[in-house]
Amino acid sequence: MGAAHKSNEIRIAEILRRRNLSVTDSRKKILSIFLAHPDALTHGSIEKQAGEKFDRVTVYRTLQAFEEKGIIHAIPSSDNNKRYALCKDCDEGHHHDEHVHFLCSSCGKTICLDDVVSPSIPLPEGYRVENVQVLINGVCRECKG
Amino acid sequence: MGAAHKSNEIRIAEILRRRNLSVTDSRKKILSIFLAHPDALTHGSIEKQAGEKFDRVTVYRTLQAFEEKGIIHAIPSSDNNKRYALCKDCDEGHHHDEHVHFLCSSCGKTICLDDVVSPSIPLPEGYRVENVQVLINGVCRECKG
DNA sequence: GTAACTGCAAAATATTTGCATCCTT
DNA sequence: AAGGATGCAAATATTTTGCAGTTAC
Repeated sequence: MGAAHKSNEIRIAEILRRRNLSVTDSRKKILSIFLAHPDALTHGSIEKQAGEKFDRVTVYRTLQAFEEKGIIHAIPSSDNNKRYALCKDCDEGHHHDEHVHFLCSSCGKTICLDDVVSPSIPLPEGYRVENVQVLINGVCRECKG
Repeated sequence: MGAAHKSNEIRIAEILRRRNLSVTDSRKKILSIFLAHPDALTHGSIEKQAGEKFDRVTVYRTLQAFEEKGIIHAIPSSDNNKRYALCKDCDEGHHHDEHVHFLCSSCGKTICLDDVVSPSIPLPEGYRVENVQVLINGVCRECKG
């Protein structure tokens, strides 16, 4: 086991412990999948990558726990396919998801642009704005070449 | 049958014919539900409002046809619940859905703010932007009072 | 040891498909 | 009359729930 791998193990355990989640095989595995993928993942793609090793129900419960504890956040989309991505600075019960999400029409990946914050948008009188999420469709850097 | 009702009937038939959809009971009913509701609707709420009169499968196929023909558009959300709203100026195969959508955390309604257009957002070099969708969470006018 | 987590079975829900019949044009 | 739309039945797929056994702490 190389040093890089070991430090990743430690990092994963820390993320879980900080949220009061016990460190189990399935959680380590699913979290490592997120850490290895910069793009957003669906339940289906996680189940596939995790292999036969984990029960489908465990994947559902793990994603739910991760979302509640602020490890991942759900990303808006127009289909019925819930996507999740790693949170940068989320806490339990509080998601900092006000950055832009980019959906590439070529490769189909959804990417968090953590550094691009949502703009403030002037609404008509009478609305209280709590959170602005932006979903941009287009062609990503890799696909545009 | 009053004049208002009659003109609505005519309006509905025109919308369907313009898209080369034959004018059937289920399509008239579902389209009338959309016309009567300013907020976005899920498959479930449409099925409920249509009553026992129509088969569940017909509702699926009707919504799919409406979306393809540009009568309604799907609205992004973070749950797994597809929402649809009437298009203002959509054509077959081309949705003008670049306006802001507002999700009220109090009443749960999703509202199209047709007059609030999506801002242009500067992205890092290398992305091609085709479409910007904005989803705002907050409290709507009715709930804020 | 105890509380939390997992896997299995099964239920509940949601969505899709094929086909015979009916309706719109 | 012909093609498209619907309803029904059934196949798939997705998500949730309960519970008994297992694991982390």
